[in-house]
Amino acid sequence: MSIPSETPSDLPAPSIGDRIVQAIRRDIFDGVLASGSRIKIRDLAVRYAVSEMPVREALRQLEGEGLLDAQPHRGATVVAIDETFIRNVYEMREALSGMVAAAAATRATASEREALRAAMVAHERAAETGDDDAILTADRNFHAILDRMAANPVADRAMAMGRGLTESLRARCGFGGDRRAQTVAEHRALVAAIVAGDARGAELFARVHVAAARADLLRQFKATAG
Amino acid sequence: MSIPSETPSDLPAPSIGDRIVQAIRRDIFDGVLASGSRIKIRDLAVRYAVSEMPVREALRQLEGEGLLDAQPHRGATVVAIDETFIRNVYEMREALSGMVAAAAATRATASEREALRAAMVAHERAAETGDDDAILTADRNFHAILDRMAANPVADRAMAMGRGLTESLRARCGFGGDRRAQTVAEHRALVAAIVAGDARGAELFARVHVAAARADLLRQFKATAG
DNA sequence: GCGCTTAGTTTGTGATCACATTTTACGTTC
DNA sequence: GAACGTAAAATGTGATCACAAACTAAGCGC
Repeated sequence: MSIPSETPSDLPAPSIGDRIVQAIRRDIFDGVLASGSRIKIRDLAVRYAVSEMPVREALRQLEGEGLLDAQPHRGATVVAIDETFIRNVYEMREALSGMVAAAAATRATASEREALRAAMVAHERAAETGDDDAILTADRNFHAILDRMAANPVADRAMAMGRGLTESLRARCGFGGDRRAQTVAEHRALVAAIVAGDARGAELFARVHVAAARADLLRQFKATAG
Repeated sequence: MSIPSETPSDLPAPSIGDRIVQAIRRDIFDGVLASGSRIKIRDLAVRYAVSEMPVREALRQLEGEGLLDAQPHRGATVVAIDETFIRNVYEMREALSGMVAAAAATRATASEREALRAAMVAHERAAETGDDDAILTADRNFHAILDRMAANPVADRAMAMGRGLTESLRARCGFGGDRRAQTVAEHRALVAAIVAGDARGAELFARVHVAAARADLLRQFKATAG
């Protein structure tokens, strides 16, 4: 009769389809499923050792997310993850991050401000160590809090795919030069503006932050992948 | 052997699933499927006179688009289309429209500029007649050209759902006061900035345009629906 | 030798069946 | 009478089968 001390929202056993969605998404990001390549349902079914049904549903969902291009009776292809695609994703993220930052500066409660600052500090600690995995995790947490402050799940959903993509690219291509230290400085400016309730400044700093990240990642991408 | 004089991209017979996606989406926008209501696969299957299979795929895709909230083994519910949801959609559209306008001002070719101006004039003609359906069609065409100029399909996809929603709401709630004339004036300012290659001005005018549309639509929505 | 046609294969799509989970309703017990 | 537990119905999920459309390649005619 003991009430399980889990997260408040009890999760009702994820279905196989959901698991396949995550698996395919990860394989696309990691390049296991080459960008631009054709996706065959039966192949994926045997690869993930499941029936064709969960794969079909997963493909539909990923098509909705924009990771697959599907045409009736002709199957699906992985979207081309090239320089222009990355640029487009970042262009969108820049606009949305600016909006999120401005909203956060306007709507933030005191406890949220404190949580954001704590996440910023945690990120700085990770940056000092130079452990890229830890940096990525801390950065994800920082921006998750920021997104929550903006209280716009519609925009969150639009940004979700881009976040996953860029995070995976970072893990593969790494950071360039003094990008880690720059990120820390940009976060500080952003948090200062949000804490001060300066929506315009927060938007500006957020956009600068994303633009700088884009420039660095594109440089790393071209240097690594070609 | 006559080559069919169709659109250049030959469309390979849309599947039933695709048709169901459009049908459900329309029914959600039109309120036939009440916002927040539970979706049952079997019900929809009989409603649209198809098997359960296409419905399942359609639900997955609509979940990816953000129109449905799904939980494993508990089915899907229509997202709550209330004031805050509309506000969130418009908040995102404002940011993305600004980005699109800036990109269009930067990248536009001469012929694209001319096409945009022509679409603007067509919209003005429609606005003079006061025929809301014609206005919506002309407005859709105007923004379609604008989106194409920005050449960012990733952002396009993110905006697609919002466009469909607001268009449907417009058809239901109508325009308020002198909103039709205001729209014409805002379009003129936006086009002037784009033609002049003024990215910053284009972004500003686009955001003002969306913000004004949001304010008017929310007023109409509250007056009409509740 | 080149192009079109046509048969064969592959592959996406739709339908039906079987099962697991959830939800609802009823009955029991304190 | 309320709360818990259990049985039954409803419903989402997974698997297999059957069909149709698209791609491939071989065969035929020019």
